[in-house]
Amino acid sequence: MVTIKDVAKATGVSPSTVSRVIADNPRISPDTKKKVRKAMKDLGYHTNISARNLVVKSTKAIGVIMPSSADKALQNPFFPEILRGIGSVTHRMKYSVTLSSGQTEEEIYEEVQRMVFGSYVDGVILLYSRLNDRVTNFLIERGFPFVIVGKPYENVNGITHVDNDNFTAGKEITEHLIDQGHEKIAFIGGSKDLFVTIDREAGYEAALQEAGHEVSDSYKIHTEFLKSGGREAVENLMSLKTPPTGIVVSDDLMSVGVLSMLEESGVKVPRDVSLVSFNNVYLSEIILPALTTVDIQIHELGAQSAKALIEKTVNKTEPVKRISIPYEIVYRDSVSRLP
Amino acid sequence: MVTIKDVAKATGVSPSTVSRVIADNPRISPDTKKKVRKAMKDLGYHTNISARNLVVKSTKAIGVIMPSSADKALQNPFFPEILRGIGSVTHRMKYSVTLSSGQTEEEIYEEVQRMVFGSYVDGVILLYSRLNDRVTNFLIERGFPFVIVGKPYENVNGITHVDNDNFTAGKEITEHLIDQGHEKIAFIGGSKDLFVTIDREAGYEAALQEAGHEVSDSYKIHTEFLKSGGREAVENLMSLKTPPTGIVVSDDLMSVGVLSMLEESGVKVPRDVSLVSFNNVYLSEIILPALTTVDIQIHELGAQSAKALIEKTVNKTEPVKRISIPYEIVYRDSVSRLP
DNA sequence: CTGTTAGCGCGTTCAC
DNA sequence: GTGAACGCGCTAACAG
Repeated sequence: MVTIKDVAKATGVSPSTVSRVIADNPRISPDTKKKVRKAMKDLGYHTNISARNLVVKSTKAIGVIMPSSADKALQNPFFPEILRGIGSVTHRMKYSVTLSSGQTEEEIYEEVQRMVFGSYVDGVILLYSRLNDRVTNFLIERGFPFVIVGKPYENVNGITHVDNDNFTAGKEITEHLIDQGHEKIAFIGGSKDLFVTIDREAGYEAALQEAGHEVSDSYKIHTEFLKSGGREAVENLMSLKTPPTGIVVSDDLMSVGVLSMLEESGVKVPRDVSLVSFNNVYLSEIILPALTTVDIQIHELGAQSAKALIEKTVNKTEPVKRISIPYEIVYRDSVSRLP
Repeated sequence: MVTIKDVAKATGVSPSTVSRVIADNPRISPDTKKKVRKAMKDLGYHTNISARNLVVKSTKAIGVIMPSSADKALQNPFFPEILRGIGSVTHRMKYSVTLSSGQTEEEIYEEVQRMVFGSYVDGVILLYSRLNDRVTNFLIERGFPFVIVGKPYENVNGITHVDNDNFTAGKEITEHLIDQGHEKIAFIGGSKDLFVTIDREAGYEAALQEAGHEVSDSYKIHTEFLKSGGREAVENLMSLKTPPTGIVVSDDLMSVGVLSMLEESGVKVPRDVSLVSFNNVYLSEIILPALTTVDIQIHELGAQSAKALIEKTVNKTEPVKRISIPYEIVYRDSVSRLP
């Protein structure tokens, strides 16, 4: 391994000078810079990150914490996409990304501990938000920089997070259904202790109420991830005395499941029932019918969270921020107009 | 930050003793161990990873390199799953995972350089395999430990990689179609410079030939990822004088696209045409019809690659390995028996 | 503008 | 069984 000393020796300067040209210190003469740079290239010098980290007490690395695999959501294309969003800014800023690898809540907690205590990373992005989460509490206690993608459960004004306005998005997409003449509209969401679900559902209800349409409990179903359980729920829903003509589903992937169940029961989308959902994942475009869905700009969600985090790590006094990423409804073929 | 010295002072021993109990050195008396450990806990000591890395010249970290986003495949649920597989062993071994964040081939190349030269990681997992890849060549030149998930393009016997036997898998799944009475079988695959595609396709052809069925070029279509271009291709396929009654698709996600196009053209699966594919991603289970597909055990692919890599990093003389992960066909509802 | 010195936190001789 | 001393590669004063 070629070190700063080697370069120094080869150039006939001192190690600190070499260090300075690496930092592009303005007080170094252009000549020596040139010389040193040449030597670095010739010798194949590359700065040793551990050594630097040790002294500057910073790692230029951020940790990204995925939800525990209890949240089966991992199969959701949401994650690769948000990772890419994060990557787009970390790469630009020459930061690196350390991914959590724990599967259970406990494992993740330990991992985050190592990350912060061991000085693995300068800050952390939480890709989930759970009530009473040990990790979150830990981070707060330690005053360690972190941002949440989504809405924090507690201390909303004290935790910088980046999110969509899921309430309004839910309202708007429901209104679209209403505009198309639908009155009987159902909601199918994931676990109701996820804020996304709660917010989107609240928006759905608001739209209904504003329009003066009934919001009935039998129209709202929550199901982990669509398998056996979800199937019954959907069947029940459609065999109500007055089945819905429109459904708001909280997530594209879930929509795929709902779609299958619906078709299986002989109801066609959008002929018999209209469907809208959220995320605008690639999938929603290639499925039949293509989904009308709200594009929440996952990539941007990731990018902004990384940006906010990095700002926080370089400037600890950076104020808490609530960043809202605009969404946009993309209209496709899963909705039909009612007479 | 509480260091080894602090613990030493608090315990009345020397720093080196503390270091030894951390390493669980057997020549330390149980008593002092106990004492020191208590102090560590009390003071909240955590070993500083940078400092340790600096001296031991190892990072206990591995880099995971995703394909450039030119390979639009990133939306594929394959990636989160393989990441989880990798995570399952890195976590157990207390390794950490650094994710590449570059988007273009060039960016990724630079990134890998930093990773290896800067001693960010001990080894690297390549989640793709491209012909004449700079990254691969670089890694080889430097003699840096790495493993490929998939089949290397060159030097197959010189690069440890973990893969499925895609040829046989392709053959077997095609044979399943044949067993069900199909003779006219088409193949739809992704880019034909991906080895997965090549191998699976070869298997498909082999099955056909062995069964004495025609393998026609007009039955083989390659399309990046199914959008406009793919649509036409599928339409052409189905409007051949003798359209296929069965289709082998190289990937579940792609199957979803094919399925849509088929239905759009009024052909029903599996009534009019049978469909099989690969990967057994969660999606293939919730779609209608549920896909008959070969489960390639993505999670295991990830886990084994991490395991192999770690072994390589701890023991540089570890021999090159070709690890083949068994696959298994899971039979669902996308195939019908021909009379 | 540049060199010298010191020290980041840890592991590892080599003594005792 | 334990301590003292040194060095990993780098940056940051402090000189000059």
